[in-house]
Amino acid sequence: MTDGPSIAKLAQLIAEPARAAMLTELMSGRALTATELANVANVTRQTASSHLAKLHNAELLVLHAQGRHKYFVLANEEVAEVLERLIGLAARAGHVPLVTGPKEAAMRTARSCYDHLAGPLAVAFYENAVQQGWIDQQVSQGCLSRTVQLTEQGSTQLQSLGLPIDRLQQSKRVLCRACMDWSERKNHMAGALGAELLKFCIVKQWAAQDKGSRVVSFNPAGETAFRNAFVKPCVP
Amino acid sequence: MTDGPSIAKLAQLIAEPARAAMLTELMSGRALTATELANVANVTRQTASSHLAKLHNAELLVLHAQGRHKYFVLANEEVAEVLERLIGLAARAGHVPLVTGPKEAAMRTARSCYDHLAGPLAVAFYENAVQQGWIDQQVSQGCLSRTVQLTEQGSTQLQSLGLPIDRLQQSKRVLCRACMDWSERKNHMAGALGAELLKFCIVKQWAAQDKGSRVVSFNPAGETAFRNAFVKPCVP
DNA sequence: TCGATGCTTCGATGGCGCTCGAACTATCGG
DNA sequence: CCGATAGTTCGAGCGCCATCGAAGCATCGA
Repeated sequence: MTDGPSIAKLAQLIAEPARAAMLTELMSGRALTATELANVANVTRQTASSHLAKLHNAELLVLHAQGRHKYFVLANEEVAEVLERLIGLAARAGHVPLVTGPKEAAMRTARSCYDHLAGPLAVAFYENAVQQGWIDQQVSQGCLSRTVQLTEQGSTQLQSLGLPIDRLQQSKRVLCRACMDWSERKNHMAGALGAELLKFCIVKQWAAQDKGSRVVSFNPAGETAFRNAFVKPCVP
Repeated sequence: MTDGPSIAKLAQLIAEPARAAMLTELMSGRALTATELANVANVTRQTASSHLAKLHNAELLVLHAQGRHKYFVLANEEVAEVLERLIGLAARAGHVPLVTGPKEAAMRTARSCYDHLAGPLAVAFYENAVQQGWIDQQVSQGCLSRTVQLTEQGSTQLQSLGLPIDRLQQSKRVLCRACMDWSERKNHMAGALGAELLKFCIVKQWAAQDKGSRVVSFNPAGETAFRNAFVKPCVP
């Protein structure tokens, strides 16, 4: 009698228009902040917060907590598949993919994030590190851990490229930390290593830090050098 | 702004517990009546009626209207797939497949339905007729038409088996009509042809009609003869 | 023609949950 | 340390919709 038809509860989570809009938007695979999702759904931040809590509770979303930001992503492929099917079945009605385009076009190329490097180059560095097996990401209870392990191989490689890994490991600061990139919506490298990477680029005169803003300007030669050193797969 | 996120409306239809129970039950592929579905969902008939109207309106269900009965079936594979995925995703919770087992075990084998034959044999006849291309079923706007076309081939075959098709075609009554079988939940043959088929079985002394009840008793030889004549695929 | 059965429509009731304002906490950046 | 920004919590308002009783319609079967 009082058996909970769980399918109903699940559908109920999707059924609410605001949540449906958020989920549909997240189908892009990008990580979006609570405020952005609030805009997508045309509700206030506090309403969105409640919706997101429910979706996260039901494990439909995974949360990247990051300082004062909270980035949300679809939890897994299964969730995406259900949404995919649902969208397909609803094809006859006018399904409008809401545009949440980033409004700020400046500062997009390269910048400092707190004390480390952010932007496409920084993301490329992080992705390459994952691909090369330099670092290990860890997941715990639906939340991606921000703390990341530097592997033996990664340590060796980066040391040989000129980064003082040994010294960094002696500091109290966490060595590697995944940081959600604002413009790319993917992780880049933070922590002691991330900070050192930025310093490294400045010292090598690959880039210069703009005073009074967070813009970091790479010169052409510097960008090439950075790619050659840390993002080899992107260069022929 | 006022763009209807159709995915939400669709999910909303599934989200209501009573409707979810009905849909889950219909995943079996069987056709169920409004009252049965009301029982499945533990709601009154009038509530179920409203739910079913919504599901049918949204084209999630197809309706076989049949006299005072209304049989509902899932509209198509897509709907079933969405439900399938949803059930899969909700796997962690206790999804209890409600039992709507037919409570009446008697009268199951063979009986008259109005003036024609019903039961497994009648269903087998109908299915064979479809398979052999004797009849054509038609669909119009989400509702399966009860009226069925007898093909040239079907006419010839049945005539050769001893049924007076020519004579039946002259009567005012619809020749072929699909009728939802109560126990099998599949179609059997009604209309002038269906009535003639029953008469035919009685005249041939394959079966006898019970006075005062709708039971039709086939004798062993009669059943074999019926199968040989009209359901060949079932006999080696 | 008449009762029984299956289903629908209508109207009133009630509750769940979405919504937002206001106040609060936490982090960032200077 | 201070202002700005991101997000949360709380409480009150309110609208939508599921629900059922009662009445009505259609069909069946005798």
